[in-house]
Amino acid sequence: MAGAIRVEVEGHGPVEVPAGATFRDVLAGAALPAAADVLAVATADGRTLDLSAAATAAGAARVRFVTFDDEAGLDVFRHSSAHLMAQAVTGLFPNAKPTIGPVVEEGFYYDFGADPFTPEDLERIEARMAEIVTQDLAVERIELTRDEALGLFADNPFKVEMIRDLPEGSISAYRQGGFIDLCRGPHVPRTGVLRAFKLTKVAGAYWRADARNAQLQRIYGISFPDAARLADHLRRLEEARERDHRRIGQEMELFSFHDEGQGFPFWHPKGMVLRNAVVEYWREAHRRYGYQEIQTPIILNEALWHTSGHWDHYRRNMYFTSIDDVPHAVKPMNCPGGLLVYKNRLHSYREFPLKVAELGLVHRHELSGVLHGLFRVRAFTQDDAHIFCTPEQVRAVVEETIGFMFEIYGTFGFRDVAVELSTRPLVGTIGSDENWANAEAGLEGALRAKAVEFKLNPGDGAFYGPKIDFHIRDCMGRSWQCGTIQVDFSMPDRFRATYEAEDGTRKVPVMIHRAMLGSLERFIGILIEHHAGRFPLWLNPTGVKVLPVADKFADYARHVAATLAAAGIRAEADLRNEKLGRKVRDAQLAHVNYQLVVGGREAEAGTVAVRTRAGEDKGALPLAEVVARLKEEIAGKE
RNA sequence: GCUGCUAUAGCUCAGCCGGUAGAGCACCUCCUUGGUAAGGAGGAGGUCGUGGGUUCGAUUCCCGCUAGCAGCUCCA
Repeated sequence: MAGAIRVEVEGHGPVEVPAGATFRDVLAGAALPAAADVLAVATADGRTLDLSAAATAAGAARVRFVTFDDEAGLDVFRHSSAHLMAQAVTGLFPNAKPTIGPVVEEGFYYDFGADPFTPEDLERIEARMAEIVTQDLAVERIELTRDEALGLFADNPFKVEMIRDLPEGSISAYRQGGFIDLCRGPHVPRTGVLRAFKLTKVAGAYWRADARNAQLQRIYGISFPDAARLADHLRRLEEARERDHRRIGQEMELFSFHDEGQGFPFWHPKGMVLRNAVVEYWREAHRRYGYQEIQTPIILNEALWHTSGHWDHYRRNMYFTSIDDVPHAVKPMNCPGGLLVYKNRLHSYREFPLKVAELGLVHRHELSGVLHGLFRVRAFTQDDAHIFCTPEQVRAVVEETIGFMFEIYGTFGFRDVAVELSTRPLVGTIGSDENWANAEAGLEGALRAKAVEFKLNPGDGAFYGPKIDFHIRDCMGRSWQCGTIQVDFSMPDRFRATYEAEDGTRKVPVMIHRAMLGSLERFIGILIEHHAGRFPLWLNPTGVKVLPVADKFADYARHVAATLAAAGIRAEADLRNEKLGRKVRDAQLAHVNYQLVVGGREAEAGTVAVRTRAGEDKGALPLAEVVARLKEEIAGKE
């Protein structure tokens, strides 16, 4: 075939098409089973092109056809969705000036120079978008000179500004029906494939993300090739809303926030029961691992923070006060206090590794706009620990800590843990080359010894030492950084902390900072959302409710509740003047693990009728047996 | 911090064009004494976030403040 082109199609093989053919022809020649789903083409050199592009395009000798399920295809799909929205918006609001409309992690957005949109406007825009999809307009690429582009977008100052910044010869636009948008592309071939979409929110934004520039109106949306996937996505969003720990915290009376203390959580009795259950387990585990526990003051002389370096590096996040006219600061971290405890007497290498834990309440000034329930607060309790050891002990200490970390996460039901190792930054570090090499080798060696898979972040360590971070994944697939192990060459030196070594000389110990849950408050927020308030028995503030079927069995119900409480089981009797059905319903909504129904038969036989949170009716069981089984379940932290 | 939206009973919310407020749930009392997801009746409960302005009169309109919510890397 004269002038034929040969294109290697991934997953298919070579396809020959005549000169001047487009990828659409290549696709037809390849006869792929999912040809109708193909949105664009990805070249071997990493570019994505339109199906209408010439098959001779640079780097296109090897290509892959991409669909929505392909990352490149997803981007094209969402970007075309943004154009679809812009077409609808400009159709309904002729004065709206489209600016930019990129793809983001959760869908896409488009910023318009326009008056604010109302929720009703969004509905109209969605309806117009649906019409355009039905019309199944062809999406065409148009190459433009700068002058042509300036002429075409003369009425849109934002586009004009963008065109001025673009190099001549690489300016393009896309047309679908009567709508033309300046765009690099690529795009889906026809509007008809953009079947399922939802405009999710409106927000203010600035031109070029600069608050000094014009205020724009941003509309966010999400789109899918079919309604089922959109419905699935919306259902997941709804589920996340239902799991919102702020809502559950209010409903289950765990904690509250008040105007009088922005970003400062108030713990209620039920929340304290949950929190204490976490802390009791934490203490028990730390005792097992040979930790000692200390507590250091919240307010300390400002001079300490000069010594520690926080005044230089962290001042803008700290709160200051004065006592008898002497400047003091509220602690944002626990280590300086911990070092004062360490320095209170001479230490010997024989005590090492010295593991000192502190549930330390720290205060940090966070910007008001970033506060978010328990996830981002201004006062929180770090489950901190400082481990003092010799350089030789680093690896063993880290190895033990990694094992401890996984044990703790596993107990709370987090088995998917991602680990990252961050090493020495290129510039601005303190500590000797030898120290860094030893510490990095210790951290990495420990990870390998524990056969932990990890991601290496070269140069991402702190200026004072390398670190390992731990991210737990919750049941919604969200990742949370909680744990950290950081080697610190700075602090012991600044505080002139020493120990007496085997050879009788005074040496500076290695200090390892370590947190597992991170912030107790935030971790409890994560727990709430992970479990959607349906806590395991050992954590649930109200694990058991005793439900008498009528008032006359209140005494027996009280007896049952008291028996459970005496055995360390958190139980309440529902003695309200309500019917059983109502009590069952309320107990269910309160996420109680077990409902124990008691009436004449049970009172007579000394039994309780057990109903589980899953709605299972276990029938009447002897009270003593139930107590034993629940105690076992609590002990096992199931 | 910035932008937008919001602020009415303990909670969730309604309240038109300006004439000092309403529902459901929760709470209290009474009736009902019931066997596995809401029994009935009655009652109490609000300085309409806060400070100003406009007005004869402001929960309502305007401005400031405070707080809450969302967004604030994403470059045609």
